[in-house]
Amino acid sequence: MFKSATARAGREPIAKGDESRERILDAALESFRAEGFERTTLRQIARRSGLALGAAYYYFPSKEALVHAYYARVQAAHRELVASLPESMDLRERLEAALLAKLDLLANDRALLGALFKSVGTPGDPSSPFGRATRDQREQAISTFADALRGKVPDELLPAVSRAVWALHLALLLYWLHDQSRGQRRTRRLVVSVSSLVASALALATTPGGALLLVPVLDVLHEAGLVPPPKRGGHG
Amino acid sequence: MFKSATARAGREPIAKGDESRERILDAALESFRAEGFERTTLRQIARRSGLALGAAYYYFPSKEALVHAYYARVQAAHRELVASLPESMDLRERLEAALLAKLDLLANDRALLGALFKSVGTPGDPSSPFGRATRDQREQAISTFADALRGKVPDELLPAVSRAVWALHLALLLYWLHDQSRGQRRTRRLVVSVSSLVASALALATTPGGALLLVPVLDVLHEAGLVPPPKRGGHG
DNA sequence: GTCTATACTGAGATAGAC
DNA sequence: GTCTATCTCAGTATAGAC
Repeated sequence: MFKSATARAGREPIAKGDESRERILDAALESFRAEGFERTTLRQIARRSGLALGAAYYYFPSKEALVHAYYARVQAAHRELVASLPESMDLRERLEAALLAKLDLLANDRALLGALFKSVGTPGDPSSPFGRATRDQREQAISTFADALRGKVPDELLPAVSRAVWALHLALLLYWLHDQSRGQRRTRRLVVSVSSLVASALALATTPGGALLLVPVLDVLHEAGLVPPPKRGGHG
Repeated sequence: MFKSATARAGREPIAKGDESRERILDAALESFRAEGFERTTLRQIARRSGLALGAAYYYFPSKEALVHAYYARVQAAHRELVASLPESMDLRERLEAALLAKLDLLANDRALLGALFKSVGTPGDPSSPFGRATRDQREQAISTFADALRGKVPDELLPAVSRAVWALHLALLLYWLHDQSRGQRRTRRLVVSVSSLVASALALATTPGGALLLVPVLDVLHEAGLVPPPKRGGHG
């Protein structure tokens, strides 16, 4: 689904087509930041990039696709940031750092992120964050959180937990989008307390008695399709 | 923000303007159901309603506004359904019934609901579900859940819990939108298990020892602004 | 205040020439 | 791969009837 340029995000373009693609994307981001997503027209973007309107559509099937290409860059950067988190941090610290890193990466493009959510309710749309077409991107994002939590959470819980954390992170992004506080401090504090809550809950759940508390939760996660059917009483 | 017709949702129109408003809204819903939201044009709607384009814009500032008017109807119906739930049901049953009722009301308009989420990420947009302009609607929806839970949850927790349940219900609607299973059975099962989980958690939390478990959760809800600062050690 | 009729602008998206 | 021309449609006048 993504052109090769996406995979090499941040690297120098090689082929001619890739260079045009980068030029268009960069021009788009400049315009989006200067005037907002809605008020930016593809004609402006084309003019700014020195290409024609049709060229922009050749590389990006829609205006939303430009935001998605941007988000792919952010995701790649997030992956690297998470990979560089010191192993000495505990679960709470790593979770908090991973979530805050995402906010930091997006800090200057809050309004732009809103455009990503436009197709959230239309499953058929190729740019829907939950749709078929974005599956690879989604799995990458989930595996980034798995990287953040690996070793700090029981292995058998890791897939479920990282999927749940990914969903949580989407909710936090939505909260952050609407956060009017200075520098979105409110969301940052929320991230801190949520990370602490998740870490405590997981610590409790991995206690002998706590496993019992976990059963109904896993039940919900199973119904939601986040996790295979729970094993009960050793009968598989 | 809403014309008087909305308040009397479902009742017969009285003034002439109200009748036109209803005609346009009904025509819009027919078109949306027949051809989908995106493919329906305001010119079609106007033609179908027997009125001119200008008339449609006179009552509804945008295509999205038509979906919002529809959702206001749904909300009013949901309110009445919840009001008619028998008092004999326990917390779990009432919560489950309230959530399932919402799904039932929307069952034939799944695709239409997607249009409501289009502005979820743009705070300024008058039709954003989290924005300023929809505050009254949002508070109504929350108070509907408060009605469903009143008396089954400690009074001091009711505001926080009904807000949290409202947020949960939004997430479930999103899940439901993407649910490809026959009749969205998967979401319905999820509602059942989630209701059970919430009821268990609340039962546990209102136990003497359980109140301690509740503290970090209330902390998060406080940071999220869903709830006033928690009182601690009687110094509150 | 409630419309009709008509025309116009701007922008997303597409077709087809080169 | 890239451009030009064109299409469609949301949305905005505008001018007037009742």
